[in-house]
Amino acid sequence: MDTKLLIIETATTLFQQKGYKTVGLTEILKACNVTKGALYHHFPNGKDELLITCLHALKEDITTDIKLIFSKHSSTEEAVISMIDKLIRSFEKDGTITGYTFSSIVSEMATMSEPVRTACSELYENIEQIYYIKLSADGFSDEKATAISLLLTASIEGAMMLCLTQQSTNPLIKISNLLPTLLKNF
Amino acid sequence: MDTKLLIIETATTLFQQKGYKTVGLTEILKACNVTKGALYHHFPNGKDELLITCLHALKEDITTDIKLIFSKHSSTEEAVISMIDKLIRSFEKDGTITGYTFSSIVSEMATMSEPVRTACSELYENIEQIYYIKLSADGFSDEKATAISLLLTASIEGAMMLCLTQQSTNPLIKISNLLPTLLKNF
DNA sequence: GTCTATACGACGATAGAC
DNA sequence: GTCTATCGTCGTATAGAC
Repeated sequence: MDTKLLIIETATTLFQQKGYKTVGLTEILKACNVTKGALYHHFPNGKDELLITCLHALKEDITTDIKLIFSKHSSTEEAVISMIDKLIRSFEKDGTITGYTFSSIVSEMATMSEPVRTACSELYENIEQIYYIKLSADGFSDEKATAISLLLTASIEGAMMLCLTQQSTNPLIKISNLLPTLLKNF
Repeated sequence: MDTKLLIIETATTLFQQKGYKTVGLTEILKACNVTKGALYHHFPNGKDELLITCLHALKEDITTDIKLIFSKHSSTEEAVISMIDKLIRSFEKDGTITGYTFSSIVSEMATMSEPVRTACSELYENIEQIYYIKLSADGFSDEKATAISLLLTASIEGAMMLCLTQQSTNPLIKISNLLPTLLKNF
């Protein structure tokens, strides 16, 4: 039962970094010292099933992680800044994205597999809702809170894409610096 | 010489929709009724070379297309709204993204191939600069124009990702509706 | 539950006729 | 410049011993 978790964690990271098709089963198994036999025992339906499992695990992890950050800060602004800061540090550490994103999987699989699309959609929804709740607590109207939480989700996701292409944390840093102006003038 | 262009156009669309690894050469060739022999005559280095060529062509196409839109509108706000509108209509038409994005390729290849990363980076840079110039013309300060153009690029790219997962044009529509507030209060 | 060996298909790429 | 036929490799998945 411990091997199953090991496989999931390793595969999740690799899928996030390189996408679904690019990462081979052999690559995953080599990375965590597990053999084919063990993998197909835990995931009888193979790679597809593994990806879905990874996405659901990722959803839980990210959601609880962001919730924790948001519970530690009094305002949305502080919470988001702290969240982006964590993304930046993670990016600086290993040069790739393993944080609160899964764009590689979305863009590659969203139009191909319905279960994958649904899992990704639920994850974004969770994140947006965490923003929304905090924004409401900050005193924003329903309409404004909805708008801002979408803008936050989209711009952070887009900024990570830009960081990836520029091989730099600059886009995320700039978005983070923009937050005060953005929230105050809305 | 006409076949070369046909291959590039077909491959570009497919790469945008499904990513690099997912799309096979056979799939591309079947889609435009060309054979392997012809392909390897025009692209001796195979799939890699084809992708790079596609990205450069895409860069030119997108840049000139956006420039045209921006030349037709007097303000950044109008131009961006018109641009997003085009994206929305394209998405509604065929359910996938073939517009001013290439996130599938970025997230899959940015960390794997340096030439691909560079090509994508240049494309984003072009787009951002078009925004910047128009914003400056609108009267925004250098600092503000830089900040807003990044925010626009990131949030539009992120919104397309959300459209893809939600199978809906809502995120792009909402971002578009937000623009007036966003630009006026900066 | 985990291992090795192997089947089978798809992919990118090449060769050589036309 | 375009075609068909074919090669080698690597992918996922399976079979069966332990």
